[in-house]
Amino acid sequence: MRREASILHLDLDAFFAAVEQRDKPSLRGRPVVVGGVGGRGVVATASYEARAYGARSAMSTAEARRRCPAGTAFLGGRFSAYRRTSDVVMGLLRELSPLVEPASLDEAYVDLAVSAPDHPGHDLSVEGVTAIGHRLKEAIAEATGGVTGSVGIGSSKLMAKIGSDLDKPDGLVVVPPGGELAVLHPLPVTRLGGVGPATAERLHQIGVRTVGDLAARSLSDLVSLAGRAHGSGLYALARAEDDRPVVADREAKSVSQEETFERDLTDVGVLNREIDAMAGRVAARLRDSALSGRTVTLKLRRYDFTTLTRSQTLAQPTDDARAISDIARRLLTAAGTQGGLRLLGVGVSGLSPYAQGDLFAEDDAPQLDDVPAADGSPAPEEPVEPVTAEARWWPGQDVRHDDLGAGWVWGRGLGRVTVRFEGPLTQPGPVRTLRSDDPALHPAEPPDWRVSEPA
DNA sequence: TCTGGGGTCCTAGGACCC
DNA sequence: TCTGGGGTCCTAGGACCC
Repeated sequence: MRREASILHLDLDAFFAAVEQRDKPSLRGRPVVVGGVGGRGVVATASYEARAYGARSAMSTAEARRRCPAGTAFLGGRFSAYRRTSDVVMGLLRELSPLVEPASLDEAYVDLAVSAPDHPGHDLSVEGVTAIGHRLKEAIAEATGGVTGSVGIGSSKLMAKIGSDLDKPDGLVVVPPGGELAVLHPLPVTRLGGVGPATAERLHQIGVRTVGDLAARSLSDLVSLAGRAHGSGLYALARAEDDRPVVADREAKSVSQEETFERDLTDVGVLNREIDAMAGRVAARLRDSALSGRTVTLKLRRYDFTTLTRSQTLAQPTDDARAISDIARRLLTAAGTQGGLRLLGVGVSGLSPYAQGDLFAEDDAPQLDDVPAADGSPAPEEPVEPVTAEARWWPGQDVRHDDLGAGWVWGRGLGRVTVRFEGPLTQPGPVRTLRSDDPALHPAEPPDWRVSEPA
């Protein structure tokens, strides 16, 4: 804990849904749910309008559909659009300080005790940091086309994060140094990072409901309840003791890719091809980051939701798709597919910055997709769903029609796709239902909210 | 129509080495 | 002839976060 309130936490409000409402004028002020739109999807973000009906993050999309009224928009994510807006916001934070630690696309910590080059240094009085917070919120709204954020500022990461959570959305809370325990102790323990459902249940069983209750327990009680590291962590947090630094540029520890299938899969040939595809994407991401890794992990989730991992460590790190998929395929064979699998994942950890193999790799080395399956497994059965023109379209997707202009997909079905033709700077636009194989309709890049739609 | 996808950190047991 | 510790690596699982 510092003597000054010099750590800032920013949390963008209902971020994915806010970007959708910015880019889709007809959705402003209306319930919007972003997440998986298939039968097994879950909610990533619900707009505040959708939260009023009970939609929540991590809820199954099916449950959110039950709770929300007709006309609620259920959209798949447009991550490139979220990434672009997030980059703009992170850039604004780096104008405050070089020490910016993104926690996700929509959250970051900033160390205000350090200032940007050529900057005289921040006034770290309560009045000073309050002014910084207000200016930041205005700059974010201006630079993002109206996305809002909640800001907390305090003497530690803990207090900054607690602060940003106290007055959502569009809030600003500065916890004055010395006032930490008065803020902290009345809160439910679940507001502390690291207290999830399992820890909360165990704490409730010993009568701990608030952070103040937690602070009354002994260190040995908490260690026996939650383990050495977690227990001593809780003991400290309950006293607002937190000296975790803000760390810019955290190194990645693992790279992974996973997929939940619409229907459980059993066929090893089909599953092996899923592994090949995921291994290819993991390898590409490793190469993009100039990383390679020694441990390959296969994750599988069975029909009954039991989840297990199997891993193997190599003598040398690799970023080769073939090598990764060969190991993952063998791990799958050993683990078995009895009863069907609802999820497969492929990951690589034990990362190091240099790929040994790269020193000798030939530029035209065959890529995974060119190479027949090592085990000679037969071609997969026909996909369960016939590939139709319809399958190209998903709700929320940006599209362009040669005659009707830019728009986005509302829904699809029965050989039709419904598109609303509007852009960030237009009025709410008209809806047209088109044939899903309409040759004039194309997928498009996310619109730039600052640029008027060309006539 | 129950339960995503990308991660991090911790624990614990066994192998192995000194 | 029966018993050490400490340290590191590997594997597997679990809790948690956004």
